[in-house]
Amino acid sequence: MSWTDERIDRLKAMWAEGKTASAIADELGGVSRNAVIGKAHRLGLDSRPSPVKAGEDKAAPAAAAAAPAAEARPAPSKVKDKAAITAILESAVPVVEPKSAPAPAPSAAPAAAPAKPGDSTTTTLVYRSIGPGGFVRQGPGEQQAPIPPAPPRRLVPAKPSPEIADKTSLLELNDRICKWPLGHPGEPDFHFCGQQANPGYPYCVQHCGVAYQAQLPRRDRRPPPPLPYGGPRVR
DNA sequence: CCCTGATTCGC
DNA sequence: GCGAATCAGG
Repeated sequence: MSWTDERIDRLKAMWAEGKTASAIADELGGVSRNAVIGKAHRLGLDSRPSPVKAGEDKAAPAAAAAAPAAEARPAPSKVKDKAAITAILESAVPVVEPKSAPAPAPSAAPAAAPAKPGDSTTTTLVYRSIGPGGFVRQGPGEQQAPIPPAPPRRLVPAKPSPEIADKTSLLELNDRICKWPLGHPGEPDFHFCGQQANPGYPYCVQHCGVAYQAQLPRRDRRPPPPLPYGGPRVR
C-alpha cells in the first residue's frame, strides 16, 4: 500500500481526531501502526502525548518557569554598558492597583499592605520594575491574577443526527427488542433492527431465522473448507 | 504482557 | 520516503 493523497488526508483527519496510531492503521488498512506513526511524523503532524515523553514533563516546566526571569534581561556578562543595567534596574515605577482586583496568593507579596476590612476604596501602591521589552515585571512571589472560570452553561441533550433519528441506537436496546445490527459500528447510520424480539431470543423472528439455522442431518452437511493455515491458535 | 508514541536506521 | 525494529512509559 502506498500513501495516496486520499489516504494521507484520512490519516491527517484521524490523527487530528486523536485516534490512536493502531486505530488509524486498522481503518486505513494495509499499513502498520509504525507506518502510520512514521508517516505522521514525516508529515509534521502534531506530536501527541507519548507515554515515553510524558515523564519529562516534570522537570521541564519548572525549569522553564524559572529560566525566563533570568533570560528576560540581558545576561550581565553580555552587557558591557553598566549604565544601561542601572537604568533598567532603576526604572521601577509605581503601579496603582484597585483593591477590587483579585488578591495575590496569600503567602505572596508582603509589599501589598493589607487593607482594612470594609474599606473598599483603599488602593495599594505596588512597585513594579519595567523590563527591557517594556513589560511590567511581576514582583517576587506574585502570581498572575487567576483566570475567572467560564460561567456554567446549561447542558442540552444533543440531537441525534437526522440519519439515525428514527433508528434504534445502542442505548435503546433491551431484552424485548431485536438487537440485530444493521450496518457497521462506527458508520453514521449504524443501528439495530429494533423490531419486537422473539421471546427468549435476542432477535426478532426474521433475524432469528438468519441467526439460528436448523441443524441438517449429518449426511446433508457440507464439510467446512480447510483453513489456509493451521487453524485458530489454542493457548 | 498488553497498550501507547518516538526514534532510529537500513532499504 | 518508507516502515520494521526498538525503546520506554502507562
